[in-house]
Amino acid sequence: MEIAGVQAAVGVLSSKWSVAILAELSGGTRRFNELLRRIDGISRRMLAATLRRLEEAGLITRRVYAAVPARVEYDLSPAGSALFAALTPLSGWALQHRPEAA
Amino acid sequence: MEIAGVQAAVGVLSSKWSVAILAELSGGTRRFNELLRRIDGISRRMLAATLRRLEEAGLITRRVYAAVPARVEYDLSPAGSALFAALTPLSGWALQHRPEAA
DNA sequence: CTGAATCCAAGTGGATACTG
DNA sequence: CAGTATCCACTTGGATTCAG
Repeated sequence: MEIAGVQAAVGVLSSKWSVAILAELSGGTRRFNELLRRIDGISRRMLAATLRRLEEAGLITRRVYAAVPARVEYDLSPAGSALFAALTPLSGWALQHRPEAA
Repeated sequence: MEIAGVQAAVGVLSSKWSVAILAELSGGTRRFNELLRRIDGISRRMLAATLRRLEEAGLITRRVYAAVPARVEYDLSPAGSALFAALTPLSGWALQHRPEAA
């Protein structure tokens, strides 16, 4: 197993809202305010910051429609989609080893 | 997929040296100074701190031998071993989507 | 040998207000 | 609608020193 690769993956996922955003986008295209409403507890500031980091990491794509009012759509990139899929075993691990979280 | 579980897993792994320590212990029992030597760049302080967090999270076990000089051995718990195994897909993802890291 | 204690620099994240 | 700017509190992690 390649430790450096795992650390790189954990690195992008380690900011508080990354996993929640990936999960939300795994359900399809979402707009900024849509994410803001659907992800409980997140602030505009953190949503914007996390989206930027995920985009820089190549995990999501951002499309801007030059219209009034402004409209921006986010999607999972192939890499983001693959990363989210690779998280499934972690979910299984939690189910088995963290009964209190169930 | 259970987002909260994934976040819990990522949470313990997100401190800088967690993955490296789990990887090292996946090779068998290790002592404190042994880990210190084998994990490049880690300091005593961070090794001690990370070991404590991993132990509190139930991922590793700690055995103290009351002798002089003091001797302490660390091992992966079943949960820690399972978590490390669940990281394999992340390694695969990095291989495919982070060619520069290879 | 295996830590804990202290000090410090940098990063993370929350609240709030403002902008094109 | 989709952010940015500012301020602040808390945490992380490195270096170094002290202790059982």
